[in-house]
Amino acid sequence: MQKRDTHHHGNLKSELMALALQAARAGTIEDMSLRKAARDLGVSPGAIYRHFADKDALLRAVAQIGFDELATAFETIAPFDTPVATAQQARKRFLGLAEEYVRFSMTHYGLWRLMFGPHGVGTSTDPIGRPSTYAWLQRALDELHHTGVLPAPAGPADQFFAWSAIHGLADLQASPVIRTAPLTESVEKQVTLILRAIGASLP
Amino acid sequence: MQKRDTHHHGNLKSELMALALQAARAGTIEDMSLRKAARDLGVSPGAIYRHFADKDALLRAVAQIGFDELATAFETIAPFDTPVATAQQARKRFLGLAEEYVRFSMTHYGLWRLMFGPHGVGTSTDPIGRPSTYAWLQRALDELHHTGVLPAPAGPADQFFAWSAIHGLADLQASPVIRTAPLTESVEKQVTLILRAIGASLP
DNA sequence: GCAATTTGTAAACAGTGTTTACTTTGAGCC
DNA sequence: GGCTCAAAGTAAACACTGTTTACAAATTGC
Repeated sequence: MQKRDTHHHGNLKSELMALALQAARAGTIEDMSLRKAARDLGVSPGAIYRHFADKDALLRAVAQIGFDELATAFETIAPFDTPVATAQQARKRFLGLAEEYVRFSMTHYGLWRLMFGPHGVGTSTDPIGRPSTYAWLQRALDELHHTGVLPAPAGPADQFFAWSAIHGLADLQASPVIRTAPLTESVEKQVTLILRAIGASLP
Repeated sequence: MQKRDTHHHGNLKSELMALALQAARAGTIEDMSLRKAARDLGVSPGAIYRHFADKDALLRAVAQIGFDELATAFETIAPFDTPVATAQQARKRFLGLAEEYVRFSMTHYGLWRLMFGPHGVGTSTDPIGRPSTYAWLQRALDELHHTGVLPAPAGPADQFFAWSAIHGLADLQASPVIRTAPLTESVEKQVTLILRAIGASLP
């Protein structure tokens, strides 16, 4: 993989993060060692410390990328700037976001744990600490209201309820505690129940 | 702390688990080292391997204890064998269980992560992998039905929905992503919405 | 083209999980 | 009580790890 025969590597930082991200996706991030990463990239162990203060800093950066990736996935499912018109479309979007959230936790389990673990965005870039993915949920709920599925706009409590219900599903499905995964089927039921909880008129 | 001046320690296994459990409660379990634990207990590093195959085995055992502790807490809140008669009592029990679940995740964060992480009860003692704490939730929902709060008995989908909604709340509250914790207040709202979702007649 | 800064190296330090060979201890049995 | 024997400890080594330090090479800006 290494192509540099000169002293300098050039773009160590990005390649290091790519490697860590790959490990995080595979779920082996906790076992990843800086020395092995340096070895794989054909670089000495100390070189890493020119780009990250310590291992935790690397993990924090990777967790941040995880949120970015999730946001990107959301964007392709439900483009933020192109609103939706019909009730059915709004429902489909909301379901799609929930499905993607669960799929993300199951397919990128290690990264998922990193994102919501101690290396999450505690005091990172975002001062509030609230990842921007939350904005998509708010938007989807707004659309459900504007298309008449929800008789009243979803307040903060409703938003948080919806988020944590989907989050709990995602976390339990990905966890080894629950391995019998009905996948999309259970997501659909879950979403139906969420909408009923916050007062939706069901089809 | 060590009181044995003889060669044998006697009850190393239990003291080791107690130490690990203490670290897990404090959230420093991932940083815990076997060597330091051995040092604290006045024992050589190798001695641990007479009681646990490796570090992961220790962590698995600690995670199992976590579930036991949660079950114990549930038992004091809602004794399994003494059913409840009135709708108000049933509602109070359900709310109490939910609150305890969230409190557990927030006060024993490290242990919580261990329990639902890779060291959870995947292929551990319980063949199904379903911790017995799930039984309390089922029981509480049954009581809600028998006392008339729920018009119909809660099916598996409803049970799982209730669990994951509470689980998501617990996980998000404990996570560094969300640090603004309204605590019991939000639990009450959450429970109300859960009950509404599965068809409860609200007071 | 030269100075200064960035980015790498090499070697060391302290600490880790784990294995191996060996010793001590306690329990069970005639 | 002595004898055996398995259980439960030790000591030393192995192969790692994250991190720091002093130094060297490459890149950049003037």
